Amino acid sequence: MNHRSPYELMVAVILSAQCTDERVNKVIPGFFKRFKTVKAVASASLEDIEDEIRSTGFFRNKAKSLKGNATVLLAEHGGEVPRTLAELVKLPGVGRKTASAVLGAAFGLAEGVVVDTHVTRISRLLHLSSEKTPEKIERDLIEILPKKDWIRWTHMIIDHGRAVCVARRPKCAECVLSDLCPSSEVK
DNA sequence: CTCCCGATAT
DNA sequence: ATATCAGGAG
Repeated sequence: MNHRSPYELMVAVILSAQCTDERVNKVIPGFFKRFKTVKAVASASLEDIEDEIRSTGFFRNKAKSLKGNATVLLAEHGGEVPRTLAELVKLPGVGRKTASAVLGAAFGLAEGVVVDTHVTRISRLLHLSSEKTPEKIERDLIEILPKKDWIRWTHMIIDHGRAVCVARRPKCAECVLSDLCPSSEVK
């Protein structure tokens, strides 16, 4: 997920909910061409924001989130993206997963492990966790992984989940982890 | 727990 | 037709 600033990254991650980041990357350039600043997003109409992000799905919710997010950013953070999980989670449209992702990708900080759909699926396939909820899986991963590897590990697993260990039809024959994966279809 | 929701692979 | 995609809010 390419980004020129922490704010652009946060917008991209908010838009990426239940949507491929490939599609988000198609929407981001138009969005920031139309809305050049945080203030521009805060003062834009919901309809104008919706027009730019429609193809990412959940566009009404996301438009409200982005407008509210920009408004709070201006009112309480001087228009800058905050650098703690607690502050990020208070922003509209930002939950724990998005907050943790922004913290890691934008600032190189890790207060937790990002557990998204890919991390959930692959952690279970590798038997790193048998839990189902993101919160419980995160607890298991925090026990297993050295903190210094949290950000890099998550990036690698998510890339792996996008390209190789995909949900619909995992490409076990191409997987570098097939030897140590209990769920591998290849011996 | 349900709702939000378009695009794509199977 | 159905499953899935860097989830969050009510």
